[in-house]
Parts: sequence; C-alpha cells; structure tokens
Amino acid sequence: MTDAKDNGAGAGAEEHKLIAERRAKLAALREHAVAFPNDFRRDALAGELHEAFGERSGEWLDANPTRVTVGGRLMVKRDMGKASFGKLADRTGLIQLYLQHETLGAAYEAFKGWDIGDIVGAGGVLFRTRKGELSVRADSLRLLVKALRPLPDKWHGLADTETRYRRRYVDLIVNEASRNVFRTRARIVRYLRDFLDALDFLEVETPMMQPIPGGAAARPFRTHHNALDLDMYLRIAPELYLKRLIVGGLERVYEINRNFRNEGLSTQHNPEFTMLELYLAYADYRDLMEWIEKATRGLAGALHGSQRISYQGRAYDLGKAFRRLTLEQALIEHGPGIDPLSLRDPTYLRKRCEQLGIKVEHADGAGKLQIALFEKTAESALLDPTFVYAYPAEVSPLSRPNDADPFVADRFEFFLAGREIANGFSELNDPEEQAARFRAQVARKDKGDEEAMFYDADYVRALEYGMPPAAGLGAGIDRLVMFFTDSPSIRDVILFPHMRPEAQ
RNA sequence: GGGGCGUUAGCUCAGUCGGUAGAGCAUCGGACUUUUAAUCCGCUGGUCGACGGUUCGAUUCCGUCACGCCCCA
Repeated sequence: MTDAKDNGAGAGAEEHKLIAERRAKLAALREHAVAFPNDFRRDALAGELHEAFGERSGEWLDANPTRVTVGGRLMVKRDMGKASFGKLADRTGLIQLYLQHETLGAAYEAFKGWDIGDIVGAGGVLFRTRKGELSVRADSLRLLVKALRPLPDKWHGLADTETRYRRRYVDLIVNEASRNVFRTRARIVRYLRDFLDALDFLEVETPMMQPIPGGAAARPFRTHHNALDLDMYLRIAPELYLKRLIVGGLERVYEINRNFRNEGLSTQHNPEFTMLELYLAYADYRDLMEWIEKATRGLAGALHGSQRISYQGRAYDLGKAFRRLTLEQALIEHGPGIDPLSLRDPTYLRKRCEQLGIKVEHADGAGKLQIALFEKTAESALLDPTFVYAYPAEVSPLSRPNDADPFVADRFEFFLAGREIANGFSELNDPEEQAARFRAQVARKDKGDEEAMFYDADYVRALEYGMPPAAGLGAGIDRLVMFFTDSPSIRDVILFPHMRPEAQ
C-alpha cells in the first residue's frame, strides 16, 4: 500500500480532499459544540423496531403514536431540498429516518451538511412511508461523531480482499456478509461450549506461554520472560497441560483457545488459530468419533436448520453416516496401482513417494512415509465427512498403540471438504512408553527435525502418578467456521488475519 | 521457496497494439417536502503500486522490488 492508496494524513503529507473537507466540518463543529458528545442514549434498536412494528399498518402507527430514540451510523442519505431520508445502522440492522425542514428547522439544514459514515442520534415517532417502509419522523437530531474518512461505494461495498483484512472495521461497517460470518463464528463456539457443558465437561485455561512447547509436531514461536530471564514458547497445543488435569482427577476438561505455529500462511493456515481441545477419562477414540458426528450434525441443525450444507458450490449431506476407513484403506483407494501388500515396506513407500515428487528424509520410517503419501494423494479427495483411523504409531507419539496391531495407534483424523478438521486418539498413559517416545522425538530433533517434540519430564512425572484411561481430541474451530459460513479462506473467518505490514 | 495473476480517482471497474487516462457511485455547487442504488443540471478529483531500463516519448514494453490473491513445495 502506498501513501496515495492510504488516502490519509501521513506526517506532513497533503491530506486527501475528501478528508480535508470533513476535517473542516469537524473544526467548524468544535467552535460551537462538544464535537464528540457522550450524553446521547438510545431507547430502541432497528431490529427491535422492525420486529415489533414490521407488521403494523401506517394507519395503526398513526393512531398509536410511538416515540423512539435511535442512533447509529448514517449509511444512506437522500436529500430532496426541504426533506431528506437517511438510514441509520446499529448492531441489529437499519432504520430509516424521515427528516423535514418544517419540523427540524436549523437542525435539518445542518443535517444536509453531514456525511455518510457520520454517527447520528435521532428521536421521533414511527410511521410508514408511502412506499411502505417503517421509518422515524425525526423531531430531534444530533451529530454524535463526525467521520473524517469516507466509506466505500454504497452499492459495491468493499471488495478488495487486502483492504478488507487490513481494515476489518471498514469491512464490518459496509459488508453485512462479513458481520454475519463473525456472528456465526460466535454461535459455533457457543454451541460447542453448551454441548460440552451439558456433558459435565469443565472449561479450563492452560498456559499459552510454555517453557517446553508440546502436544503437536510444529515449529513454535519464541519469546522471553524478563523477570524470570526465561526463554519461553507460545504454545503449539494445550494437550500436555490438559492431560495433567486428567491426572489431577478433573476427568472431563476442554479448552477453546489459540495455538501458535511458526509456519507458512495459506487459505487454511494462520499463524495463530483457534482449537477446541477436550479430554475425557474412561473413553477411547471411537467415543470421540461419535462425539464429532453428533456435534457436527447438531451445528448444522442449529445454524442452518438442515443437514444439507452447500460449501463452495458443492452439496454436503451431514445427515448420512460419516464414512470410516483406515489410513491404509485410504492409501489404496486414492493410490492407483499401489501394492496393498507393501504398505508397510519403507523401501517400497519411499520409492512411491519419490515417484510422486514427495520429499522424504532417510530417517523416515514406514509410518511417516504413509502419512506423506496420504496427504499427497488422499486428503484433498475426502470431501464428504470422513474419519480416517488407524494412524501409524510412528507419527503419533502421544497416542495409545493399538492392542492387536502395534504398528498403528488408536488415532483418527476427521476430514471435511478435503481438509483436516479434527485429530483425536486414545491417550498414551503408560509413563515408561511415553518417556521412550519422547527420547525418540529428541533423537529426531537432534537430527534436524524442527517439528520433533521436546522431552517433557514433568509430563512423564504426571503420568507416573497414574492417568486414567482417556481419549482426547483437537478440533480446528477456524476450519469448522469456514465450512459453515461457506468461506473459501481462513482469513475470512479470522477478524484480524496476520499479514505483512503495509509498505511505507 | 517456485509458478501464475493482480495493483488505474475515496470505492467498484473500463482503457491505452507506446503519444501523460475514462465511467458509475461518493465529494463539491445548484434544483427538488414520502425516497429505496432517489432523480435532474453543472463541476471537481489521478505520481495509472515503487524504482530503474529501452524509447523522441512509458500508465502501456523490459527488469528489479513492494503488497495482495491463487496454485505448488
């Protein structure tokens, strides 16, 4: 963004004409009034008025005079000489004002100089216009805030994605669709909290700053605590803390909060993102799959009143049973020509990865190679809701190994619209096995794997006190919101997505 | 990190096979007392993302950079 595009008052820069005009109006206002008053109060909201009086006829409104005081941002302004229409936007919607010189006098003449974007308060009686719109016939009028910057085009709104993300406040002012995305986001989070609270889960908060980042394979952000002179990390997952709480006997806990991963940005990745993590004792990964299926359907019903959802032009029916298949089945299904009998042969898998142009490390075992293949060939094809289970134990250092087949862990991931939405597993609660797995992770880290885990001695110590058999789940809230709001990019569902700073 | 695309008025967008640019809305001035993207008349408004190169001349062609979007890693 250049100064020209910024249309603003850079230090010493010539101010844009549109802003200069408005600033002059503000200066004039300051000379005879408090320019930014805060003694105005509303007694009605636009949405409430339409709700309460939307069905009333003009005759009824005239026979039952209802006086209201409304306030909001002026979004529409139509002057016709001695009368004007304006529309105020508050958090519930728009309400029209009818303003006449005859009733308002000098205040009306002042109004003609106000601008779209200004914040206005008005009082008057409800009536219905000739064309039938519920309106307030204003008998009092105040300018509450003079807006110095003009709003985008009233018809086309603000379309430029960069500006929408960088100046979310403008996006929210002019784009109702954007406001609705964030309302839906709040409803989704509320639904999940209610769902879990009803199951006697306890909502908790665990450290976002951690001396040992754990619970996931990812590169962390570093920071420093001055008083303790301690290097710390922004958490990549709350998992190890939440499981300490399972050790502590809380038995059912969840946390909805931010994780931070020092990785690239994309339509599906923001460096900080919101996860729901939950853990419950005396349950296994299959219970979690049930939970996800139920919660996903419940969300669809609560948000859309239907199990049929359209996402980016494709129809999804969440009412049908979610598909379940093993990771190896998925590899076979989406890997034409793959040899089903060699799926655990590292040499074979490595060759196949190389054929597909997947970069692999010499240290990678069959499990890691399977995952690489899966992500390349299968993941994006898993459109309808699908559970892929029996993940390789090699890539699941916190999961319980399967009793019958120790090559795999009792772990699954949930896919929807070709994206990983959730990851869950039966928890590894054998402290000696966990210690060994941490040691293996440290060995990988020493060989340069920046995503390998640290050894967390206190977590092992916690397990040594005994953690009940348990299952745990992490679900990406942002991606869930993308799906239910038909948003193509994660940036559309995060109020302030991270971007490079604007150029000077 | 690689590839593709984009960046023109406050906003949404045209356009220039190289001769310093237009529209709609907004702004500004005028008319208009029930509008619905109000209407009508008139006028403003641009370092065509930045820097460099080629050229008599670059917003246009070439290169570098910045920011964004998409795809890939």
